[in-house]
Amino acid sequence: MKLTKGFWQTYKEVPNDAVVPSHQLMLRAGLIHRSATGLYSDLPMGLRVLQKIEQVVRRELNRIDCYELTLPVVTSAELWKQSGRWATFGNEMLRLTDRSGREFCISPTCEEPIVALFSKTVRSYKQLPVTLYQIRTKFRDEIRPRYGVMRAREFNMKDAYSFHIDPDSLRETYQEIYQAYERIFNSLGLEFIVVEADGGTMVDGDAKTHEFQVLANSGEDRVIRCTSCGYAANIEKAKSKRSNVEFDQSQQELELVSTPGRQTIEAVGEYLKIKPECSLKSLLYSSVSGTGADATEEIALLLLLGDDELNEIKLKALLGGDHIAPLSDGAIEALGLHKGYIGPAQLPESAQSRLRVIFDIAIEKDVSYVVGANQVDYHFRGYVPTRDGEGQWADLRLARSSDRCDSCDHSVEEICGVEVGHIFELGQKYTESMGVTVLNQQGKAVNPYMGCYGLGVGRTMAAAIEQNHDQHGIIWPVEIAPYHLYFALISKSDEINQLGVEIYQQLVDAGVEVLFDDRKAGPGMKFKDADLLGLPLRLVLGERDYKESGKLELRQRKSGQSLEVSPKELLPTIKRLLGELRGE
RNA sequence: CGGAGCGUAGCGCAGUUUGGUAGCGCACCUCGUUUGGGACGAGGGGGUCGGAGGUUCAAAUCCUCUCGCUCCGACCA
Repeated sequence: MKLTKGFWQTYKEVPNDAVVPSHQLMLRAGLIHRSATGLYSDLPMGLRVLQKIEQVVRRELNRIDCYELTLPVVTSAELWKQSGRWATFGNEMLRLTDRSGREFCISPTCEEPIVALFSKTVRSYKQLPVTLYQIRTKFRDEIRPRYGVMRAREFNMKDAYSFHIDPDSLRETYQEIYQAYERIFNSLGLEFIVVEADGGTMVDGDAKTHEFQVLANSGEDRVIRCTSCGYAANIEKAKSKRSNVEFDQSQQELELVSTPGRQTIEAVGEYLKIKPECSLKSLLYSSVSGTGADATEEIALLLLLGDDELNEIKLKALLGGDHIAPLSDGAIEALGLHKGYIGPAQLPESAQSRLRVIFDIAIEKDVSYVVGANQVDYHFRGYVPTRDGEGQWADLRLARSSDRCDSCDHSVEEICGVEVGHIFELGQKYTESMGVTVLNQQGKAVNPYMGCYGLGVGRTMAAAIEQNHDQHGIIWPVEIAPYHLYFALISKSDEINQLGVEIYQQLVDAGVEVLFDDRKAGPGMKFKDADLLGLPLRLVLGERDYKESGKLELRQRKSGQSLEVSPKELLPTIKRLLGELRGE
């Protein structure tokens, strides 16, 4: 491509609404354009990157017998009502009504449409297993879109769905896709880890899911990883043990102590001169199931060590409701409890009968803690869970970087990642709710098993930039660079200009993807643009040097290494360097 | 949805406190000189100051409402 005929504009200044490097660089390098919050145009230069990512995805999926198709972007409410997700998806789903009042949504994901399609076309186990995928626009009306295309509302996702007659077949395909994802992200030159994750509203209960996390400081996801055995999980899901702490082993009587105005763990700890982990944090959460008149509410009193935090994802999984939220101040008072002084001991009648009490398993059962006394300005000292309390025990706490691995006892670390892929063993959730069956070998109708496998194309581009840039700009891995070579022409002589055009044409004919900077601009500007855009190689034909030595300069963006090359050696040298950069 | 902040030319910003003919840098256009790390000179185009209403002789500036955007939080495959 010749820049004199191109549609490409770069920017010297950082737009003030971009905070992470990938977003800033994508805007500055003219890859994307913001249209509205969470809505972006992919400009020609950016689109080439996205298409290259898609190419790699297609190559690896086709290789394991996945078939590409497209489903409609706008889908009927009927489908979503069948599975129940018309209600549970909530405001994240962008809904529309057509001229005759029928309801639709812009698909946030496509389990329902694919299941509907499947049910109309597959009758027999002989047609299974099968894996179908598409790469299409999805829309999720995120409460807070941010970081450019990293968390956009409209985005392009590769979503694959597999169907199976039994769980073994599902596991087999899941494994194949898992490996294909590893090949995809390796091909793209990304450093990533695979972690255990929570399935959210996608799955029922404790179904198996894995996330592919590209390591990046600006990643929104927090991952807990064992430094020894390799265990890694999203913090939402992570199980880990606390490092040893010194508890108060004395088991005195339960003693009411005055703590005037002390409402926080910190304030109480300071006042009574105890460490935060020697008190118990009492949280009240409401879990609601169903909607409208059918809604049922359960209220839970959660006890955690004073310096631990609640993992709401774990809590939600435990309570099983559709929606959980901290109890409002008003609702707390209505139970006869007082914020800042809530505790598990001597609960008022009004609360006792309504509360489900749950202790976090990190709490030692036979040591003494300070807890709220359910009276304003008082706490209890000497609360011993097994002696004074009654309730369920469960894993509720949020893992921390100071923890130890649950299985091998080594220390864990917390790292940040960008979730570029997420794969799920869905099981029969959708085929059951939507009443889909196939005939098995015995001629009996059974609900097939499903898996689904997402991969964010735009997010992968952003993650690649997060991981590959420096102060001057992007440094594209060869596989996804919009072009291979930035060819800057620095000359005002017709003869050299003509030579530049010829070299450009030869390279293009030989299959090199060349961005030819034939603009009438100074060398400084061309070099700055080349660094900003970050193509793997930069070729310079300069009048001064060429007339002197008959050579061009070929420079690698990543290493900064450069070579003097004659026109004759050019093509083989470029091919060799690109091969090296690909790791061949 | 709660908290904070911002809307002035394509981008980055000043001007708003104290009302008085809308500015600067970059980018863009023309001519000339330049050509190895964002060149220089001269000339030029572009904004009903987010929108509506109000106060005033006079509003980017003061008041009311409204829309949009960003950040933090809550929420959320």
